[in-house]
Amino acid sequence: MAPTEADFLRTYDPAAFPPLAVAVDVVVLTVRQGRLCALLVRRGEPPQRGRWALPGGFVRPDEDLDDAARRELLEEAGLRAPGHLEQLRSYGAPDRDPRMRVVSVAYLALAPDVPAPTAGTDAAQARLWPVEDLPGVPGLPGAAEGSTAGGAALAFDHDRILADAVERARSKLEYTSLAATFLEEPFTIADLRRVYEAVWGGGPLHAANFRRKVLSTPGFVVPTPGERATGRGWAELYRRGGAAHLHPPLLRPAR
Amino acid sequence: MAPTEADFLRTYDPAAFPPLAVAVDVVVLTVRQGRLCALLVRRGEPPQRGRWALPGGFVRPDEDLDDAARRELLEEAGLRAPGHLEQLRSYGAPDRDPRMRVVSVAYLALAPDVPAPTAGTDAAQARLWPVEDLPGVPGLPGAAEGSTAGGAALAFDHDRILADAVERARSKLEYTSLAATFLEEPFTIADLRRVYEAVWGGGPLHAANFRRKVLSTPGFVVPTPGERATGRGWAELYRRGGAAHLHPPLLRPAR
DNA sequence: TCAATAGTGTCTATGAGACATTATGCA
DNA sequence: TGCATAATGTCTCATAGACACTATTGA
Repeated sequence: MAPTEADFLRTYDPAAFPPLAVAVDVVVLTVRQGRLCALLVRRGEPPQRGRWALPGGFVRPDEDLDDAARRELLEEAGLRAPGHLEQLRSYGAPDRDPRMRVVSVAYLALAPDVPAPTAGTDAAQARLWPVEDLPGVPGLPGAAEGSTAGGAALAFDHDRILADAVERARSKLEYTSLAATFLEEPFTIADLRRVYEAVWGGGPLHAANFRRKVLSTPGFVVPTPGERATGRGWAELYRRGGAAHLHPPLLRPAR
Repeated sequence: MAPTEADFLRTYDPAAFPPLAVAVDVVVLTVRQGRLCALLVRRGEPPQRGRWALPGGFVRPDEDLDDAARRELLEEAGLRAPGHLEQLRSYGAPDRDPRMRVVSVAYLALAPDVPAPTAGTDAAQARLWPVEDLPGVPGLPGAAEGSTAGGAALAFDHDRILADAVERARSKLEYTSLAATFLEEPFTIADLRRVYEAVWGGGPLHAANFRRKVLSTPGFVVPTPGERATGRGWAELYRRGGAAHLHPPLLRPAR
């Protein structure tokens, strides 16, 4: 007679599985002084002690993946509730961590310029790096000053994760309203334009056309009765609209 | 004195981690008789024996994730080298599998109408189900005839994985040339249009405009000197072009 | 006064969507 | 003959992109 479902569960031995861990790593992106920056922490423990890495750590036995990402964000980067958090993809090459087999579920977080990236207990330091100064991120010609993080690659395969995250962010700005999550409210159209310029990294956008496009996309931003902020002239203020997806999309200029 | 990297690796005990497994599950989509179909297998072992599920299984200790997906595809579905295979996302709710903590990395595979979905050793049966007949997939009004797979949800959280996969496929048809991976070469423009109609599920597309758009998108398809196939009239033949991304995209009609 | 920016108006090229027309093969 | 489909041509409308212009503020 075939075993029943209950038989099976009673005789199942989870410890028979080879040891393997699941981790989360979070790419936090923000825009500071017109540049797209990623939050990195310097590893305080082996392996790869002293190298710059993404904030992250092992998933706890009864913890959901999203919760683990939020916890690590708080513990390692002192960041609570970013404007946006989404799963990026998983990385599981057998030799990506020297300790044991570790499959890492990477997350992408977008946040307004962070209050003060305070290091938590696990990480010796935490700071924002302009992504164009980091290896592996295809940007424009710019790049790699002497200030490159350690002058070398990030810990583990984190440079590849970072590159994938930047490309995801660049792509999502085209067809979602996520650009506004980089900004505190209220903001001006020019603020929003500078976010696009920083993330896409392809030089200045045409201000007049950008303005028309944003305002003609229903639900992207809503005007705030608030009056004016100022650069040189006076600018109207806006808040995030209700739309998640942009129709039509706001495509980046041809490469 | 602080431990060195080598000290750390020598004293590290992988078995200290709580048991946890990583699995892959693959959503194979194909177009058969004008309908988007997913390949499901009927589970031959507990838990959830007898229910329809995605082909998949545990990742082996020294196996890359992509390799595991390909292996399970071959073992459980008898399918070798689909036209396209990409990682979808990971699912890791703590209670998604009654046996133990299992984090599943889901994959999306696209293939021309499969030769004969033969069941492998693990699965009692394997067959194609039109996705509109399955629970959880938002399609058009259509749906849920008596032939629904078991009349109930799929095993584990596979109905959610399936729904995410279908949405990914629908979206990718807009801005990539992946529609052609559903077809054997050579194919006609009308064949390609029927793929879009089946995957998007929103009724017939305008044939004349579709044709113009496909042919004016550089690298999407290339004409084959081959002569004609036929429905009623005679149709020119094409093969896949070299472009991976479509510029401009081929957006689905407003919902 | 000059430079830089916010905001508005206008022109043109391009593509989407709709419609019409012709040719062909099957019932 | 009648119908369905492949293929082509044309028309209209909306939008992207480029440019010009005004108003305002700070150096």
